[in-house]
Amino acid sequence: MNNLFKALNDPTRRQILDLLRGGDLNAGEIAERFDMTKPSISHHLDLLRQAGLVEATKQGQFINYSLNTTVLDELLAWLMSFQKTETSTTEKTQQPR
Amino acid sequence: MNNLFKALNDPTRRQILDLLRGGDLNAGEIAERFDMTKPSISHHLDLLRQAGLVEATKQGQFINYSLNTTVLDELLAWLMSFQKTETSTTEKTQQPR
DNA sequence: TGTTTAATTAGATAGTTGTCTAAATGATTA
DNA sequence: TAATCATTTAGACAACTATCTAATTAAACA
Repeated sequence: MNNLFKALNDPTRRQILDLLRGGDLNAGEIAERFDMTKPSISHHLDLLRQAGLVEATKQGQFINYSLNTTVLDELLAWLMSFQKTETSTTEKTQQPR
Repeated sequence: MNNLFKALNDPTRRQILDLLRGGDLNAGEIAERFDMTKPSISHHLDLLRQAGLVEATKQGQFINYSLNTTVLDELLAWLMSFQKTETSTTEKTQQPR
């Protein structure tokens, strides 16, 4: 979970994820969409990969990056658990035992 | 959104959020549940407050902290949008136009 | 009014992060 | 096989973060 939050805590990396929703891209294609050097993008891709958010597959000279959202399920579950258990100040609903 | 991810990118802060699900607590009560000094916890609470995840209300000498999960809705929506739009390598489902 | 209590603010410091340039790796092709 | 191209790795550096101790603020109360 730590790696996941870390990976998501950067606007560039979140943009990369958004970008990959449109389909797989290789490292160069990703890099050219940002005003940043290739090594920097490569670093971001590495962190995304460490978090399991993208998969890198070598295709000849190129490295193809594809989105993997299954990791987000855990986060989604964590978030949704907040929607239920909260005893907020606005609602004051009695929670069943 | 940036502040939100930043706030969530720390295990102590996530623990504080989990803690507050059981009900409101004041700063001291939160601090004594961690192996960390009060100023450090105070700092974490400040970041959570900046992200809108907790609300601080002064009650006499004490400062009460309560969870506010409405901010998580935005994040939840962002995450859920990934569950839909993905054209993954494992599924290869034809996406309708 | 002086002291205690709750909490924050200030300032310091070690560690982490994002970015860059330069160098290295590995595949393609002339 | 030499040159080129795609990408990563290495190393440096400024900015940011988490933590601490010490000092400050503000409320409660004897």
